[in-house]
Amino acid sequence: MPESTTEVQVPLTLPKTSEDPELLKIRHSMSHVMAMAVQQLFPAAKVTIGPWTETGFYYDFDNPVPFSEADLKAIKKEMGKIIARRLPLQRLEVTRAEAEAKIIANNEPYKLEILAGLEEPITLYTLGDTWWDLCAGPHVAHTGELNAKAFELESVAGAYWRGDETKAQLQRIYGTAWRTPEQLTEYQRRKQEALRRDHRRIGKDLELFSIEDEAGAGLVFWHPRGARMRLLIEDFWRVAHFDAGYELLYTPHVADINLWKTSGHLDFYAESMFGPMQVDEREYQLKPMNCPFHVLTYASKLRSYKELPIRWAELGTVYRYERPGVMHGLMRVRGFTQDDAHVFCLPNQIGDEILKILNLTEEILSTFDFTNYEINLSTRPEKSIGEDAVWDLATNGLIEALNRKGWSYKVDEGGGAFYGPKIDLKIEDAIGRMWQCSTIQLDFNLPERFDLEYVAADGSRQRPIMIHRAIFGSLERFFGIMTENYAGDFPFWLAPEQIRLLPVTDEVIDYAEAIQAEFQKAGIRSTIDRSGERLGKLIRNGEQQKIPVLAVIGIQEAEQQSLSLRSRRQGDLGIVSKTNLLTAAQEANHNRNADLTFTE
RNA sequence: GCCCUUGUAGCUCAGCGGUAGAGCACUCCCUUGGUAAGGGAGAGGUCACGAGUUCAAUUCUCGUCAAGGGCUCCA
Repeated sequence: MPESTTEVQVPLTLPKTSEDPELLKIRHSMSHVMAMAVQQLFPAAKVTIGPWTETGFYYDFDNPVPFSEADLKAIKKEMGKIIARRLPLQRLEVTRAEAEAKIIANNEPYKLEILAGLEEPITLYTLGDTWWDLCAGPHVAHTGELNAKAFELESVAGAYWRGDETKAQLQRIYGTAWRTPEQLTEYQRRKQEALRRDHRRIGKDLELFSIEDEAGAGLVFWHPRGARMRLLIEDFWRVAHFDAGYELLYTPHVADINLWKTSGHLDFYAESMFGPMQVDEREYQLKPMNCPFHVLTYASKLRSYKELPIRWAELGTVYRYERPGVMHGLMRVRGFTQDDAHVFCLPNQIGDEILKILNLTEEILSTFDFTNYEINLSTRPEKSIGEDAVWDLATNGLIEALNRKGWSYKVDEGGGAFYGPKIDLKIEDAIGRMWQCSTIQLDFNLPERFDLEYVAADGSRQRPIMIHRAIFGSLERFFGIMTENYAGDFPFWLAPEQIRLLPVTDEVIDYAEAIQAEFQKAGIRSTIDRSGERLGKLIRNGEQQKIPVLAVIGIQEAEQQSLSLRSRRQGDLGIVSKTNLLTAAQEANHNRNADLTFTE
């Protein structure tokens, strides 16, 4: 059997903790078992909290010496012993004073802090005769209900007490737990699957991009294949924007630091910015955002209400200082290109403009097979600027557009930016993960700071409404998400190398070259495998590199001006004439199809 | 930035106090082979970087940088 590089279907559905009360008990109890095991092995460890997660559980400890991965083995073994003893878990309702006395007797400072925040009735759960934990439950009746073959300790990590980085650093141990060993195996298989899809892995294997140590962390090098894909994405994006009534801008990468003072970024965004640079007598700042440039472009002349709405988009490359340790492949980098756009419009145009943006967003995302969205509407926070009337108008504009689009959404009350309400959109990928990409934000701040105006019908000067929006978010991040979504099996139109020609013998090289030249003229990306290996090897290499179509060429094909096609997605397509393949490939490119279709 | 782990050939990884190894990839030779690995030979490494311990460091210790898993923060 050849090793499989194609999609594996998921046979077993795994329950989520939040949807399975019994599993919730198992995981919750498992965290107590782990805490007991840890305190048996490390008597100095102080307990804090230990909740369930969607795939398992964790527990945070304060231990004088950080746990190492090696400790996990011993802890797991100890847990196994506790499970084997079938220890009962019992709920006890106690008074605050009783709980406090017990906690003090055990010298558990964090528990004391937790207790202070608890409301009556106060409950604790005992595990066996000696160990207990403040807990609301629920739990299994005894540890015999836990399957010692269906759990695993996964990793240790640092975590902050109460999630606050100014507070104590705790040691978190993550575990996973299931009802059956089969479920555990399936969970581990899925983790493997996510690993197989990892864009960093695929990016290296398929030579799409790299991040070079010598250049610095978080700076992306797009290699020819990745750059070709990015170009195809950008080309599509540009045409879609022109069609949607946008104009495109190019703006500088640096600007006088005073611009960033005016925009306010120097005040509230400085810690995310690269440091300034001295040039002649002026200080310059690398741009972390494109907005001020678009605003300056708007302000470069007096605008009439007749010009509005103005829709300007730019693939704008920005640089942001990200703290060491937060960079992650293409998902989180220091230099990236936003598909940024700003719409300047009249107050009564908000609803229409937002709806147009939602339509364009759907058009663009669905082209990459992202069709499930989760939408959040964030409204006015406590600390904010602007008048109530403007906030109401803007928020209602967003709601009106969402309703007209027919998209359901959740409201994040008070979750908006200080300068305006916003819509965030998350996309779901092939293995069910959600990713935030698109955002649409109203901005009452920048127009004010830059004193933007237009001349209204009555001759008065008015402030335009400004809308920020990005659909991909950043090209880098989107590229990473898309790569994981396709697991590197890109649709035909997007594949950097679409057709690989595999000559069976040297005699047919001339024919292959003629085809390649013809394809190149027709905008079809093909290469010839000249390695001289046997066909089996050529097929193997082509499959491993996830080339959509492999075209075998032998004497027979050369004589009849045809190719023998093997498609990654569609399987064996048999012998197809050169002309038919060319037509089908051009058609797929034009319509951005994943597959080839042959008319005859 | 913080906690844990890691850094050996282009890739995936062994190794270890006495100055390096495998498979794949690469180059050359033989093979002209029809749908997932034909055979042979060769080349390739300041063992991330800097200090320390030692007669001797890729190996032990410390620091720096980077990566991975998390926390915090975020496109």
